[in-house]
Amino acid sequence: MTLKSKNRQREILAKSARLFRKKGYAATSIRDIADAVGMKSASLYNHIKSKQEILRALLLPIAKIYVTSINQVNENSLPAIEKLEQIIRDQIRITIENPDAVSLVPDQWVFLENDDKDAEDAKTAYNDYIELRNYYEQLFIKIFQEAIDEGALKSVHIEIACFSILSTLRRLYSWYARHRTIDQAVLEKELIMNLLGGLRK
Amino acid sequence: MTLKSKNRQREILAKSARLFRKKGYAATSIRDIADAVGMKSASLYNHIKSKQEILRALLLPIAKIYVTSINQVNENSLPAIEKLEQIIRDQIRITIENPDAVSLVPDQWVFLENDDKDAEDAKTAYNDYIELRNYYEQLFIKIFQEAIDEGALKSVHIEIACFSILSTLRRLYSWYARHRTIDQAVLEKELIMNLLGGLRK
DNA sequence: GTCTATATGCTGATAGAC
DNA sequence: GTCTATCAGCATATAGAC
Repeated sequence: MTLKSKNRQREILAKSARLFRKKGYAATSIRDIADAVGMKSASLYNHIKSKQEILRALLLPIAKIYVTSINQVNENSLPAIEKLEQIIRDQIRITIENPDAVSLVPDQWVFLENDDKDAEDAKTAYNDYIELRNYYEQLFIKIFQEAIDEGALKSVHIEIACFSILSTLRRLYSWYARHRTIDQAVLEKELIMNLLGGLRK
Repeated sequence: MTLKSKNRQREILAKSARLFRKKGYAATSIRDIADAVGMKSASLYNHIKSKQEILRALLLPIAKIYVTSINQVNENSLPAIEKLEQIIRDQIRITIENPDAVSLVPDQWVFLENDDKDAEDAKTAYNDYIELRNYYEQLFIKIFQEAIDEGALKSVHIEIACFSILSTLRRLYSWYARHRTIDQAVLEKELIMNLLGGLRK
């Protein structure tokens, strides 16, 4: 595979992410993607196997970025409350670095398919994605519980608190698109206050 | 229009909302809806004019419910901070009462169309919806600003704080679906603490 | 690697029998 | 008010010329 074709693939993924973000996977056609890239839809298939493969190539890497990130934080020997603050900062950074891919995370995973005959190693894309998402959520909840146990956070309803924090972070891409000039450090400080401030002891 | 047909319409709207929630408007076919209701797709058109009309009949009423609700709160002569608490309680109640319709609010409005020739009074469905949403958001921000001016909240970054609060409330339907047995009063108390606690003076 | 042409199936919606 | 039959258009994807 040449460098040129790798670049072409990257361009197709980037344009697809933008289109999926705007209209969703189902409402975006292969022709829409081909138009955005500047070729006929048939030519796209010299670079990708299927529309489904594009979705997999966008969602699974971003899910792995999240998991790698939270794993690294968790391996540190910080107090749990500082781990939570670092996780929030990491999610902000990941969102700013990959806004289009991140935008697919809340809702587009439902279009991942398990039974794709073409891709031998992608037969369980849906299952794999769910597993990564659940791993992230469960580790987040575990660290949150530790922050309570260590006396940094009040004994709140954990599931409500974690849902509240994560649903804001998952939607950050949409707020950030309208406020791209904000200083990242300010965004971090404000969000940490918004999301954790009411729960501190 | 008979009572029976009104009930049939309500059933079609309810089943459509469930399907739109699960897969989105674009990925839900008229045949899917007909199957769920228990008739052939052609028969559906004795009850509805178009698929687009179903989306309008789901999204515009729920948007009006939100606006009516926040207007009523705003007309009271409460301190702004208490208005915010009441708005949160109202959003929780609206979500619990209309989970499927509420689930369409974050993302499905992009499929509303402005140029539907069939429906004389619905030519601007998309514009109308955006207007209702913007009205709600701007009034929410105004009340939030008042709560700061009245000394109840810290002088935070208003847009970040309002985005954070509203994105959690808009996603509540999805958390609630997995925790339907929770006591509503507990949910209200926890969410008010999560969403406003860190911002109080 | 891009194109034209095409296969096959699904889409929203309509016509007309009953 | 429900059905069968059908339409025109668009979907994903492939074949094969260049």
